[in-house]
Amino acid sequence: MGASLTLEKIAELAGVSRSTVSRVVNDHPNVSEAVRERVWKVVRETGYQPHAAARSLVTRRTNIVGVIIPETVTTLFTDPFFSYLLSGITQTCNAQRYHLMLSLFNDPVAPGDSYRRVVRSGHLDGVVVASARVDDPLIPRLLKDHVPFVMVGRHPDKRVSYVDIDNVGAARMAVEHLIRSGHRRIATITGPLNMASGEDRLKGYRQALEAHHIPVDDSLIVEGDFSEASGALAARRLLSLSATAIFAANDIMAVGALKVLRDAGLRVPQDVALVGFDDIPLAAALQPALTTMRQPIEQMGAMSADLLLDLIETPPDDGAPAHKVILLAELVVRTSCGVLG
Amino acid sequence: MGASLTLEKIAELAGVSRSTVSRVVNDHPNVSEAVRERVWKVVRETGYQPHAAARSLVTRRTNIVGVIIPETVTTLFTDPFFSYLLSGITQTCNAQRYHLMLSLFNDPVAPGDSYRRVVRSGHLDGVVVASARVDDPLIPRLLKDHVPFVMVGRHPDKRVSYVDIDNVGAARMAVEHLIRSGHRRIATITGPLNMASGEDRLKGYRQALEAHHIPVDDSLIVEGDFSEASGALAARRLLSLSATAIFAANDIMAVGALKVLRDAGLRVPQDVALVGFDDIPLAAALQPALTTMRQPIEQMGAMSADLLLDLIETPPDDGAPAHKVILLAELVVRTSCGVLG
DNA sequence: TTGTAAGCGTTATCAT
DNA sequence: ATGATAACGCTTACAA
Repeated sequence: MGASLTLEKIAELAGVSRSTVSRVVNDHPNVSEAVRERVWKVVRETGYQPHAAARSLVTRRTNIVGVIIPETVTTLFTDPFFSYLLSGITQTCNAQRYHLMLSLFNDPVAPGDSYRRVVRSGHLDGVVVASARVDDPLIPRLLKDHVPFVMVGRHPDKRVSYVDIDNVGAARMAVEHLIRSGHRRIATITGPLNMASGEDRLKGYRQALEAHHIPVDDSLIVEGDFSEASGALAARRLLSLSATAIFAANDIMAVGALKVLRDAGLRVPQDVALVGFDDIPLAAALQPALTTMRQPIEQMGAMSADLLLDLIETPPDDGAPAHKVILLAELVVRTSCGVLG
Repeated sequence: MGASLTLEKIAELAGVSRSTVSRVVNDHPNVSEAVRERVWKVVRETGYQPHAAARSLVTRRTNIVGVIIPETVTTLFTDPFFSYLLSGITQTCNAQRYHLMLSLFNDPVAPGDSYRRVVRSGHLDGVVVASARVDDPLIPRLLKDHVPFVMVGRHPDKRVSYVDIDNVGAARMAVEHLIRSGHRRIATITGPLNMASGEDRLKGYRQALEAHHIPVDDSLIVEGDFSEASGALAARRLLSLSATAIFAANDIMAVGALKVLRDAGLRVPQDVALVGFDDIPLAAALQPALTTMRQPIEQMGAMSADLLLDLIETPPDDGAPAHKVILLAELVVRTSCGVLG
């Protein structure tokens, strides 16, 4: 498969040694102009391409970065969040000639198996980790093995670099919007509370209520897992509690909730106002259109890859502080919150 | 980065030779039970993992398959089609312990550059090609280099294996549904006509009309490129032609068309009926809910990966026929076609 | 059953 | 500026 051209062959054709060809191909300075051109010519004419494995065996670099997602396939691809994230990552990688390996870490039977096969085998120069729980064993492993990595979403460990949005502030903004519209009995469907984003958005919810001297009623806080089904389930639980508004920690759960509310004969926003988080394309198409917090997801992806490639190409000193980048989310007011229309 | 354990080290610790360790790790039969266990113990305790590059330098296999998409990032990730496709491919790859490299081939400046870097460098054991034009130079290149590959969507060359749906039949089904509802003046917004899916769906449209003795009016056929913008543009062109129904070759374009129709004061389905293709999640959430042809996209992804891994692991004889798999699409009737409600 | 040794195609060190 | 030559870590005949 493919032309089995080797350095050796090119060297022979160009009448030079392997080393010279290697130097030319790698743009090393110490090659005479004449030889350089002669070699390039042969390379072009033959379509020679260095063998990646041979190369990385000696350089210890692969020019591949991994995108690792510790989730099941289904949840992953259902949520456009990941598409946008991937899009951003891909753009950076393409621009800097890195390849991208997509890995779902989900080994129920032999935990750590994927890690060994994908990371420890030397396949990757670094890793972007998305959507990990704070206690995911992946993080300490990467740290221990000194693998360059960047998380999408914050992590408490001082040593990890990440890109995140101000989830606390964003959630607070969403809930305060509801409060300003006159709501007092506001429920929330949270994300998984062992994920930083889940925790932070709940914190923002609490802060908003407290800032407005509204007592926090724990029965109005229902944990979801970012899936539509969990949003529906949570909404069903909230049905009897006469909340006048619901803040869902992502749009997908808001969709689940919306269906349940509608089926229960409640009108949104007249009977119950609803606010989501993410601003996926579906949000705008929904009836009623979903008010939500827009995250710059694609930018987060691109930026995390930027940080990663930087980490890879200029390894920081041991004590150097990790990078923490916080981007902003914005409130997109549509009809589901009841402020317009 | 990572533990720099080598075969050598393990051999030393286990008191055997490198070859023996290699045999154990690769499950070769000719190893005594005692030695096998002793070696495995050391491997487990040390967390040894063979170096991928070293391994594939000699085996000429990487256990990585590429997903190649000759499109720009934006169009790619906007359309959930690719998410589902990726999902299917990922499932198969995960199950068979293959890794997945995601590559967008989009080199406006130096065509063929990505191909050389990604494919010719020996990075991949095989490739799934999605969303390629029939005349994409990628295909002959893969053929010439004897790279195992499977396309998602048919290709005229006898030698290429593919997974596709019966686009002609599906489009015909969609249009006949409109005809049965009494429509005679039916327009279509096609996909790119240099893609098999675009061509085939147009063919199905024509067949449906002809089967019902409705003359084909070429002014009612507008080419799009599967993007929302192109759908909108096409709809705008159709506005003055008094079509009573539009068949869009994918849902995204249908969404674009819907917005234009609505802005023009036309009601869907009362004034213009609309049918899409794909059944992306948005289709059901739309107002009115979009009637559409549902493709088993995830299954297509899984199946194309299945075929590919098969091709890789048991290379067919030279004259052996390529695999052609055709799956079925189904009509999902919602409100936009005007049959219900 | 186990070990020895020859590569796989590069890069990198050291001479020249 | 160029060329030998020794790794890099593994698999795989071939020997024992």
